[in-house]
Amino acid sequence: MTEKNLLPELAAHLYASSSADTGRTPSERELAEHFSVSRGQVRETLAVLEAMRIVERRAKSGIFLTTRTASVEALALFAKAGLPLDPIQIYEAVELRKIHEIKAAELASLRATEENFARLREILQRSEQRLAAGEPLAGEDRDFHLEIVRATQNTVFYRVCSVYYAMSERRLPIYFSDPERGARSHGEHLQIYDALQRRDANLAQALMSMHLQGVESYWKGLIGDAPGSPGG
Amino acid sequence: MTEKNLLPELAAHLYASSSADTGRTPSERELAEHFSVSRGQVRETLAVLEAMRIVERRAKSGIFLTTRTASVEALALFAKAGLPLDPIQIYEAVELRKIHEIKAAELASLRATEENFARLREILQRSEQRLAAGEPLAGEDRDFHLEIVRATQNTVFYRVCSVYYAMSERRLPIYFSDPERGARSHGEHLQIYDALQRRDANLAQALMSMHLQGVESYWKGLIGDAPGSPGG
DNA sequence: CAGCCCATCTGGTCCAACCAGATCAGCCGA
DNA sequence: TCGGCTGATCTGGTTGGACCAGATGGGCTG
Repeated sequence: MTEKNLLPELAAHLYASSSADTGRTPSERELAEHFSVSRGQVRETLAVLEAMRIVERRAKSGIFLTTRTASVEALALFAKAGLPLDPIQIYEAVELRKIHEIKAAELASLRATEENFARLREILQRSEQRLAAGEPLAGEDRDFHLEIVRATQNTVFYRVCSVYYAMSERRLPIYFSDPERGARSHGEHLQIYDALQRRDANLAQALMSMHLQGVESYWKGLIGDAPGSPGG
Repeated sequence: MTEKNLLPELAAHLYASSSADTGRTPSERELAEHFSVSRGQVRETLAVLEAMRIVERRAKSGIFLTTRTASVEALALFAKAGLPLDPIQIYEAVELRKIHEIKAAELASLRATEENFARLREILQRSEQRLAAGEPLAGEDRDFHLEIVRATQNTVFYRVCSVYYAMSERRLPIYFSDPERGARSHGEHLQIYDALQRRDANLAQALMSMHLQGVESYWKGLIGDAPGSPGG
């Protein structure tokens, strides 16, 4: 059956079957039986979930959820498992994405190699074909944005950013189901590409900022307004 | 013996005993024997290392290092284990830290609560006492910077940033062993605090930028110059 | 010298125990 | 009736052994 990736399923199950007040989850033995796997298998997965700060294992006591302090990787995992994400954490992650990618646009305009540009062109062509065929965009949006981060030549940066996309992947089909939205997004991508190629850091930055503003308002519309910015 | 945290030690050992060309590490059974623990124990740890992208486990073949794509968490772990970090990755992480914290200063100036300010004051007082006593700064610098990130009220942001400090912690004593450096750093912290309290986003940003410039040059001096920014 | 084949090694998985501390229901005494 | 003690039970932590199937590599064969 679940020959692979116990992790998302286990995470989902923990979330669903934990005690509402204490956050206590079923025991390792129960989980093993529920998924028809060995206890060792469960423990291995729990070790990862603990490293991700999703779960806390207390010796001789139990396993407890610690979702409030979940890491970015954890958020991505939640999204994969189809878990009900905390709206506030989604908003926070979107804000962080904005911080990252505006700066990424600036750095990319200074550092992008011909290799990066070639990949960007290839992605833009794929987008164009899809739009021409009347199909919605799929991974092209993610690819475009991640390629820009990669163009900063900062691999640590790249890895941190990748996780946001795993997170929002499930919702992208909804976002791009509106063809007009897809076309506008593609147009903005083209402008950004031009700015990068002209090595115009300020323009690239500004365009990316505007582009992401649209994404942010979309998310805000879905999940409500920003968290407690002290009135003013 | 190693009753706790096999992880850093195992990571260090993998790094030290892996094949230089293929990156292949000793087998699970060998590792278990080397650390005098069970194979299950080793597997649990390897699962975490794999989730961190430090290691790749290939069924029926072996375990291989994948350090080049290590995540931020992985870097922090490496630092804890005293591993020889890839200088380029250190530089990349420092650059990312700069990206984060300058923006954090701006957001914090807009969103910091009285609670945040109180904690910052407390941290500054501690710093002052240490300096007055002629002691070098210890965790105060980290606390100050992290508190500012926390003041953005973005918990995802906060978690991402925390790992940088775990990373540089081992080197801070060196950095602050120079009393003049500690005093100057503390002075800059005071200025930043004032800017935050006056809710002056531009000033806070600028001061933080200058402050981190010093840190960056220090690191650059230690590890060499920036990576391949295409000439110009 | 090239190519095939089998012993060996490896990760993947499972099972059956044992340990010691946390937990808590139930008993005992006040 | 209620508070405090206690012992059975449950839990995570850890170990050892076992089996599987595929990857690997060295030696044999042609």
